[in-house]
Amino acid sequence: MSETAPSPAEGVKDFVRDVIREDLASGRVAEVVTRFPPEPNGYLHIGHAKSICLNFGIASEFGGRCHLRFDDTNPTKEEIEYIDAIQEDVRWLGFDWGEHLYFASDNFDKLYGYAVHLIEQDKAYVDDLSPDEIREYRGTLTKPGTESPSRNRTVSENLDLFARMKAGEFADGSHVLRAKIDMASGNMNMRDPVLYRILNATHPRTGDAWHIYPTYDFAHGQSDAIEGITHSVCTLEFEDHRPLYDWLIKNTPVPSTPHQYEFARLNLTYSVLSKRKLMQLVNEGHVEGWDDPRMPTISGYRRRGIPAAALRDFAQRIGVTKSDSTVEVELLNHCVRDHLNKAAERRLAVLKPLKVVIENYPEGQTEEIDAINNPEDETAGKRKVAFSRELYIEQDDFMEDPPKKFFRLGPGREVRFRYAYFITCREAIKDDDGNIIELRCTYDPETRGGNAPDGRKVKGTIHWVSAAHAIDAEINMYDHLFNRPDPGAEVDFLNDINAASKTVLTGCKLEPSLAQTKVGEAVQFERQGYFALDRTSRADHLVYNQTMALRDGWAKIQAKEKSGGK
RNA sequence: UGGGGCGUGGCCAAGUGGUUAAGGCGCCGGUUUUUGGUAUCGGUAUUCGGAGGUUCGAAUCCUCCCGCCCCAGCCA
Repeated sequence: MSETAPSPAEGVKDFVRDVIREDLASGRVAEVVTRFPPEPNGYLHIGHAKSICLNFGIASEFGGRCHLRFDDTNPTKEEIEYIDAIQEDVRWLGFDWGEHLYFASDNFDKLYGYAVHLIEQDKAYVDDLSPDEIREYRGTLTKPGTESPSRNRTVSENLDLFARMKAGEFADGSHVLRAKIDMASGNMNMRDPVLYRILNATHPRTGDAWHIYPTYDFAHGQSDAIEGITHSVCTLEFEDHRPLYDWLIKNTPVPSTPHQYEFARLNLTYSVLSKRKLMQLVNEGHVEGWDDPRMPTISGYRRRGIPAAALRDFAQRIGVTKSDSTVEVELLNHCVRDHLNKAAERRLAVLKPLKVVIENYPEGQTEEIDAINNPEDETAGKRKVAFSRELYIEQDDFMEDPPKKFFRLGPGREVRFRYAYFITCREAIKDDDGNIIELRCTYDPETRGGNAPDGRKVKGTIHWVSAAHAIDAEINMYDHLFNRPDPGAEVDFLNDINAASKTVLTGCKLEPSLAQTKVGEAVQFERQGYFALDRTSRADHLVYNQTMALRDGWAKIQAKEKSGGK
């Protein structure tokens, strides 16, 4: 578990909180009770994080509580694995439901009782139409439906049939319990919606105790009422269900009167955020699991090294409204960098090594140089890094024929090796194919620490690592999982998968302290980005995941020159 | 005339009849800098989907129109 989310976020304002303030002020409610109601049929993603932050955030801001309730009404799709993963993710995000962990399945007896009550009031009936027939009878968007022949069964007949459904006398799909509302309603949800269906399946929690299971519409609102939820916040697609939600609350002897409010679900560029699609990515092996660092899942972000605080900050910045919106992933990236810049310790690491020999540096000599752990946080202190005659620098930090604005190393150029010395390149050594394989350089002993006593300046500072002291690692570099901001907009989303979303770098050279960082906790590799040790990493085979690259001004300059620029 | 929603800069999003139309992200430019990072300064909507109307005054009220999203699972 990570740290707990800090309570009252000041000045958070949106239409849901407006409603709550009014309800509190008018006395409609005495306390605020919300809930986060996942169905355990997949892993949580960042869209859920938005909802979690909203529901738990509201509870803490208004001194109320937020329940974690599993909407486990469909045993054919739900699994214990998901129940466990979801709890871990919510906790990691920094939220605590205390004693208030619930399952819709805990209410199965009560729900059955409510159903019987509806039948007794002649507000529900058992229908024996087949699924296909029910669809036909339902009509279309523009044509009213037709009443089922079963609609006028007597109460006692319905009671008997429903009891037998419960007893397991019938096959899946043979009967269904429906609310008796209005087959001509413009709202399809009111055309005698199904309340119970027969499912001869084993439920993760109730096992084989039941043969009938309540539908979402019947279980959700009634569970809200049973738990005393005051504000049931869900996404826009349930707006049409609100009349049914209210109808069921009104016609059922529930202990409280919750109200439903709807907000827009999150869409993120370069991502898919639907459980069905995420499930497909996992099942078809397009990614390496639900927690693949490229996945927009909570567990994926965690594995990538993204801090929970960044996700919470993101959720707050995007706001809560009723308008469909697609947030640019750059905002998420900004939140991640913003948090990591302040929190992550700095280290020196070379991703694509190029050997450097300091010709005038004594062979066999090593010195310990002070390096600052985090310039944004003095309490992080300093550490020693070893400097010696043979080093590695980044291949990208040398150019044989550098353009004007290139501030790094080139033949005859002098740069600063971070925290160490001014280094001048004397010669680039190539192999038979013309590839540069080594740089011969000299250092200025007077510049130890990185400053010249004569006041001479240098344009660039580059990172390095001592060859003899460096440890090897494999590093996973990540890019968008999809090639376009709106995957699936033109063809199936799988065709938009970015084949280069993952690049494995081997033989990376890290400063020795990087042998033992905490799994999932990002550190900054100076000038490169943030990286976190992967859970599969072992002492003899280190594996780091790129969490997020640093903003790269040089890359921008290059892109500009290449495109239209001069 | 099926029902339900939504339209404020490239992306989010405040705004609820009188403000120079907040803020963030992004982008552009400057400064600082031992991370081309960070920080910092400045620029980035004469205009709120469109057209009418009400009003001394409208993004905010009215009318009509246009566009987009959701609903015909015994999924949630």
